[in-house]
Amino acid sequence: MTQARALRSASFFTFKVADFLRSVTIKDIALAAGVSIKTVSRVLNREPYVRDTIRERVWQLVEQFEYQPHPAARSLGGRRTYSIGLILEVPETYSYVKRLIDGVFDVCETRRYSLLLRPGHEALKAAEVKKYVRQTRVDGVILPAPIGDSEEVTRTLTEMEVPFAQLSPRNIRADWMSARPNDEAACRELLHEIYALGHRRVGFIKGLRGHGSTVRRLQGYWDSVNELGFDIDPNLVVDGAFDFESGHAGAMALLNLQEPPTVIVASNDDMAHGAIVAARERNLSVPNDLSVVGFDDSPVAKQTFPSLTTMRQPIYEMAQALTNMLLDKLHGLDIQEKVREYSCELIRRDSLKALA
Amino acid sequence: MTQARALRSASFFTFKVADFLRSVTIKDIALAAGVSIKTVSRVLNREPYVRDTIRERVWQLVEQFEYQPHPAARSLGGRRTYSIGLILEVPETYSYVKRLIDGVFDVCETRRYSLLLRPGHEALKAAEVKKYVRQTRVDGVILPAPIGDSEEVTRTLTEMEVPFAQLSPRNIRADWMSARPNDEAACRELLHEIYALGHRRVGFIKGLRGHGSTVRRLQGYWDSVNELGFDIDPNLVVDGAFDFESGHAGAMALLNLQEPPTVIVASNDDMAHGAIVAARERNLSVPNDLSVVGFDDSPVAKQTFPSLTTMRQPIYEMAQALTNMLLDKLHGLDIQEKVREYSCELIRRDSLKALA
DNA sequence: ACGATTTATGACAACGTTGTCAACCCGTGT
DNA sequence: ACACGGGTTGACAACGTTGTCATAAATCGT
Repeated sequence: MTQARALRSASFFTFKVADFLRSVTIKDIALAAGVSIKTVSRVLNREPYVRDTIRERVWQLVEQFEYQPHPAARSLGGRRTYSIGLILEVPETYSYVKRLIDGVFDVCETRRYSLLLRPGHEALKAAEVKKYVRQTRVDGVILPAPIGDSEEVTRTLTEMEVPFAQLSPRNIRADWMSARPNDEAACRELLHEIYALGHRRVGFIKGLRGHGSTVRRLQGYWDSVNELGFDIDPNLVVDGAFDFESGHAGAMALLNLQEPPTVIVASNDDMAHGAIVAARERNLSVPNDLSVVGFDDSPVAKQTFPSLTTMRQPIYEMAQALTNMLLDKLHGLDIQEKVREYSCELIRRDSLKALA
Repeated sequence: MTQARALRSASFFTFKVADFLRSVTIKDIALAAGVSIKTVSRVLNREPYVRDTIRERVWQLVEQFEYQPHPAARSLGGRRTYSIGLILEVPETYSYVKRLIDGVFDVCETRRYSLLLRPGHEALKAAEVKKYVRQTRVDGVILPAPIGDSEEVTRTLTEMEVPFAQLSPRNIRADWMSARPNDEAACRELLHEIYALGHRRVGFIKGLRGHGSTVRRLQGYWDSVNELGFDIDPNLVVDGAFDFESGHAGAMALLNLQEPPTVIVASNDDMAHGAIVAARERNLSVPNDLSVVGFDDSPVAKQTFPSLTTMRQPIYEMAQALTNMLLDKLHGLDIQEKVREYSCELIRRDSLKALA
């Protein structure tokens, strides 16, 4: 009883300056509420035998302090982990995600870390990320594009002092860990190949607005146009969103030009697929009347007719490197080369052909 | 020093019967090795200041006992979780996986559980699953097909007393938790529609051998053939593997028949896509000369030309239900309806048309 | 031979919860 | 007044590691 009595008289909780950085624990709530930690535990776990007035007071303090029970302590005390496993076999078809997950997981397994999955969506709020990190207490986070491009998210993680590593970020910062393909150079390489095959009028379908690879691939396009002497025409560059539909629409726009291109470079394979379908609808034969190339070497590249010539990204290797960097950082090691760039590889298939 | 001395004299470790079910802890290793737990900890974490002879002895015992440090205890003691987060935005394109992950995660988040991802591959060994579960100590596991069909895996989990729930298992067991689409009925519904449109000769491309949905969809096909009076011809049923290539090959085989079918039912959308491409290569117009239908309503269904008529599975709902069942079970609740079946929905697009 | 390092080791506290159990409170029936 | 009993509460142990620190043992320099 001593604890509770002492606490009750203490009441009117005050923050101790020394506790500034320590995270809130069940003791803090108990102290503030003037009850024992066990009672707080009962409230949190919705167990019976707590007066309603106390229940309410505790919940209120929990919200006020944004208290999150420590999962490891719950596990240890409660003899269960409050976690479940998802053994997921991603079919080969879904390989961008597969290669990414595999790369991250393989390193985690080797280095005896667990991998906590958090699905993202278009506009994942920083508040959700914060809640996720506070709840799970992960030591670090991997941020594939485009989530890593949210200034709000990276700021939140920085404030929480949770290290993160980005895959294909838009803005490269020398002091942040990241890995990305050599989009610009890869695009130039692709355009050299196209030039060598005699094409001079090249259409370009951009990726999702704001995505790092979008910007860099476009830059590679313009560089090549200037360097090699392709036709310079702003109408040859159209918007896209990395999906089939936008590729289809973009290709239609390009084919409707007074002087249409002889080859279309799409910023990824899904859009290239859309372009191929668009060409077919216009009764153009690919690659005889129009060549089409993509980026990624995603599974769809082998399924189009004709099959797609494309630049492959080494996703698996990037994911591994990123995870290793993050774990090194967590172990206090000094990371040399925080920013890493990986070469793409040109995969030659049937959709690109010399100009007749 | 007392601890170590007592232990040293104990030596020649013996198992206590009472400890039979308790998992091995660092204390057991220390006792067996005749050293303190701190020394074992040093060895495990590759810290300096341990004699090589002791190091070796400890590692040997660790292997012998298959000792795995408790992650929660490590977290709590070490002030870090040894886990990292992967905030993954699965593009809409990859939606089977996306819907599955989202369903599982959403329930986990609501019920304050963490989700530990373990990528699977074609033949995930039971030994790997065992290691994964022992390492992470997850309370339960979700097993999407086809991993849940491995007798070796389910037996291992049963032996470890780790509850699991299966998505689309091949063999339905009344005492195991599972969710699956109503493949058989869905297939019959599809064939009724086909019948109503005047078709009498229906080709069928099977799914991956051994997969539960493969078996049940095929069963639905034969049921309908008998019930409605379609042409009965074993040659109209060909093998497939749920991927584009096998769909393409299967369709080619069907179209090469003396009397080819007027409609092809593929056991999923990727194969239906392959069938459409095959038809085009044979200069057949879909759906005028040949109708094609699929299963899943995967993203590719909107990207084929013509777009695919297909049966949509409620993956998200099934994943949610499965996770809820599993968590209920973990909380000792009685699960009514362990085996659940979900209705599919016919999505009418352009690839199925009345027989001319 | 002897103090000064360096190596090696263990005792013990700490981490933040939950589980167990004793005990208090308060209304009820006698 | 008093035993009884269920609702309510808190003290304390337990969970299995790692961190801290004291100290013993081995090695080194003189």
